[in-house]
Amino acid sequence: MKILVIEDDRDSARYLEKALAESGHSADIAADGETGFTLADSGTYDVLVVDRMLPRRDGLSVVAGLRAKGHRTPVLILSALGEVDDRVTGLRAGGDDYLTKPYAFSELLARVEVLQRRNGSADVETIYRVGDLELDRLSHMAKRAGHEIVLQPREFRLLEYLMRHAGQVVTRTMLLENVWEYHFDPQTNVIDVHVSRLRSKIEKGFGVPLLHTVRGAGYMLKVPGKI
Amino acid sequence: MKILVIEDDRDSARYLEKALAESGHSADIAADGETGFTLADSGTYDVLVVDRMLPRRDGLSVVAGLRAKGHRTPVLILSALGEVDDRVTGLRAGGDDYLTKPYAFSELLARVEVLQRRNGSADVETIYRVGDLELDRLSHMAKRAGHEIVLQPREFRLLEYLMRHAGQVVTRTMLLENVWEYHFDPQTNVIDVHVSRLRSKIEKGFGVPLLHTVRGAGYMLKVPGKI
DNA sequence: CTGCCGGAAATGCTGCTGTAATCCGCATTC
DNA sequence: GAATGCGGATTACAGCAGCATTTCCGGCAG
Repeated sequence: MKILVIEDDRDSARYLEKALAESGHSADIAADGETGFTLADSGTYDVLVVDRMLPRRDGLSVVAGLRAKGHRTPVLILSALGEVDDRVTGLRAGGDDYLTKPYAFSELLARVEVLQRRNGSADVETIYRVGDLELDRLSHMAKRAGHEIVLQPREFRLLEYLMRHAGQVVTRTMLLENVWEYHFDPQTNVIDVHVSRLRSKIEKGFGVPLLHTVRGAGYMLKVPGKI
Repeated sequence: MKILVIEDDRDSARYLEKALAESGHSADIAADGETGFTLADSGTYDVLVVDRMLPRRDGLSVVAGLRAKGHRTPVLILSALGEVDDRVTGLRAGGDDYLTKPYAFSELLARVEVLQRRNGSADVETIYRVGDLELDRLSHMAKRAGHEIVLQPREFRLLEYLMRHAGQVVTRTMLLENVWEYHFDPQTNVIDVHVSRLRSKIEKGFGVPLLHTVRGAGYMLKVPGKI
């Protein structure tokens, strides 16, 4: 699930980002209300987590602004204030749920997942499958034909990305941006190296290849025959 | 005390929320079984108050599901049905107490407070086992291959948490929240230190390792080969 | 005062990750 | 068909991130 966290406190933001990643979600951070609004406006997020007190633009104003523009993305509002009135104004502004600081991460996670489910979006898939290959996003373990495969962190991210985009061509640029978070060309062959390593783990000795090279374009993960 | 009320009738829910707040407790409301289950699963509540008849997921199913996942949070079941048989099935499902509607709020409050006081003393598993390692939750003693091991309080909580989640990856965030009750990143290596201490007690000299490091993800307690 | 537990910091070490060098194979050209 | 060039695959290696271990010290109980 893709989550936008609008929170100005650097430590809390990082903590949330890390914890959400550990739970199998991907989070983006916005450090002020204006930035958050712009990002949220792109409409690519499943859930927003919004702090009330923000620099440049108040959290409630961000939410109200989004609602006014017709956005329906569920919003969880974070606040240091615990009074009933605040809860009410938060929900009035268009928030879907409300959580007061300090909170336990597990509770935030639960609420975020409830919001997402209520929104009708697809379930949070923790296991990806392509052919006889599967990937458990929590344990970071892969399986091919029932055989357990241990992946290194970067290999895991690479495979995760490929599986999420199974059946479509994944370009080198996409990989650099999303797996390495490089926003430039490193001028090296990092990708080739890791694809090679990944192949030797998930393909060697398992008959049919799943990870195909598309010359001049990138890579594609798919079971042969199926689209 | 933190209480989760799973109740679909809006008026009753609001009434309970308000009344509990007046008695010095903080209550969260879930309007359907599914939402309630997810929230309760976060493990942040001291007591659950669960209506039997719920949309989307029956109250008893919620309780049974939680127990199956190892949750020990005390549950007070609410029901319009007063027959003895219902009482029995409610308690069988994992409820700790049973209250039939209509009820007096003072009675509900009393029962909730009793439950919280005797929290955990119910028919909870007192000994955890993983491979040849066992942990007695009453004496706080561990045993490996019949050998007694003395644990420090923090080590005990760490091992208890790991054993309760045996076979699944336990992230650093989970440990910080549930063993240390830190809701932020302490920026130190407390976890590493305690894992190291624990390892030297429960692994040193006992052949097969049970506590595994999952690079980039966390730790996992399991006997090799199984799942 | 004394002992002991728990957390912080210093230190050690393993093996993951990126770079670069080299090799391979396909396609295009003559 | 041979030559050439280009994109990709493989391999070796060194630096360093991330985890493990050790040491030290403050705080608290007895």
